[in-house]
Amino acid sequence: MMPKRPMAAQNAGGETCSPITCGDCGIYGLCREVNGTGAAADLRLLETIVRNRKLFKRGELLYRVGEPVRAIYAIRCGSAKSYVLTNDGRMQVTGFHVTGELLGLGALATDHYTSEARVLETTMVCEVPLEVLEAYSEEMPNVRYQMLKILSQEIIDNQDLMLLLGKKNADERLATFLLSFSRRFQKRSYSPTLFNLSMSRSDIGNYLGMAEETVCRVFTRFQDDGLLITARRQVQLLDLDRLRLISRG
Amino acid sequence: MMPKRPMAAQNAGGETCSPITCGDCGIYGLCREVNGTGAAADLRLLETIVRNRKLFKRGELLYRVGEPVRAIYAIRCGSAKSYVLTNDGRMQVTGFHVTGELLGLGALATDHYTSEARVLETTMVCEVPLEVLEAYSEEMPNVRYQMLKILSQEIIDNQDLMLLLGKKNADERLATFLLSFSRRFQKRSYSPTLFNLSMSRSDIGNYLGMAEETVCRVFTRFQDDGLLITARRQVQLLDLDRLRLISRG
DNA sequence: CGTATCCTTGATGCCTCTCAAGACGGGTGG
DNA sequence: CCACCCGTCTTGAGAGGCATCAAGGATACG
Repeated sequence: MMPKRPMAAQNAGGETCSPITCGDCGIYGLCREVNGTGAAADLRLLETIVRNRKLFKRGELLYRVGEPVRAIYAIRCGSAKSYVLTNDGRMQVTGFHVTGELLGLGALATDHYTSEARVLETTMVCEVPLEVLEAYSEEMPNVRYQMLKILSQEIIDNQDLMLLLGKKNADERLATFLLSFSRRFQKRSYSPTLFNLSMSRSDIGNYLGMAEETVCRVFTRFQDDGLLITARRQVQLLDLDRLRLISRG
Repeated sequence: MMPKRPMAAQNAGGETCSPITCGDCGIYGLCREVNGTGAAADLRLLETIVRNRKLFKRGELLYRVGEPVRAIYAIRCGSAKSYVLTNDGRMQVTGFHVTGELLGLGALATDHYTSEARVLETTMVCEVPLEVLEAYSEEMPNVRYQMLKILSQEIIDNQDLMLLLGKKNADERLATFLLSFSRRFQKRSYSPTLFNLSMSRSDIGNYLGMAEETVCRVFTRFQDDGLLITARRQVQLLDLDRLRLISRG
């Protein structure tokens, strides 16, 4: 039915996860802002980060609902999903996180986690204990400001998702989803048009508030319309402009 | 068709808005936490708040998208809705705010507002300029902590709404909505079972991701099932347990 | 007392979910 | 190296929940 040429796996996705080849992570971004304020403290923070590297295998939990909040996490390499649950066990994926992004900050000022995070593939994370973060934010106003900034960004991202869930149809949802990843990969100097997604169709559907099957159908239709080429989790975007038009901001 | 007995308007809603009878507001809560740390500074903050009281008439904007962030707002009396917009003008209501609640904190660390807020009725707000807030948070660690706490709470609330929008059906949505207001009114020492809603069916539908007509139909069905009595914006909840069962957390 | 706004109800259609079955691919063990 | 198996992806058929369109009724406000 559809031409299935093998595509060269260029970038992203984290199929190979080497601590050496890994890009920079969010915490470093957080530190960089601080440079010039207190270089010594800065170095100590970096040291802590490096010491707290941990490797997670596909499907393992970073944290779960009800657990006391101990740390925030920076993904050095790999990816994760975070989600919330209903009483009767239904799940809503609230976000995907790729190399270089932070998670776990939303629960910063709560006693216990209200959401869970699970890695989607073999993933290397920096675990920054809350005490460490608090100590540094005490000393350095810029770290405080950066933390507020990150929280604000999370709220803005959530607002976008609410808009999507409440007001967009299936086509708009998937287009929005793909463009979001395109943007994020570009930001990390990966290709914005050729990447592979580390999550299943089921996870995508859950995140976008639609059935797994509907996700497949829209993917197929987008491909028939020449918007993209897809083979399993590999995606090549062919017409960003038209996707933007479809996504409707 | 349905019995329309007039109900006594007991509480909430803010039909009457007198600065004297108004309950306490979120900022005071924020200050109270600080007592013992710096009573002098605390008083100055209160003074600022009182000086910055403002009255808004139904439909007026507290802030709009793209506007520079200048202040956060505490509702002393009345109510407001906040919402985000798509490129093509579609709106998603992201929250309702009643007497004693804060808004505008989500955009704290952004340059410009990404959402808008509009009052639903004649509403008295305390406008706290960002400089003031920053100055105090600089001096007082507890204020900083309270601000983080409030941001975290906003993220948690948003997660709940995402769960609702992504995974719940019409009945579950309305039940969840009503219980949320019940809880919030109770927290402010108003009746948790008899209150009036200050927003239109259209706003409720927008917030819950369903059509205005569907909201009406579910209200009617809930009334037929003996779950509540409703006449326009006046609501009396008759069976909280069953509503909780329907809402499914 | 007229008009605008909001609320309510009915009829109809469609978008998406659900159920079902088959295809594909990666991994494992013989 | 091949066969097998299981999870994931894909496609089809059918049903249903909710949106949309339409119109009448109630209420608030000037």
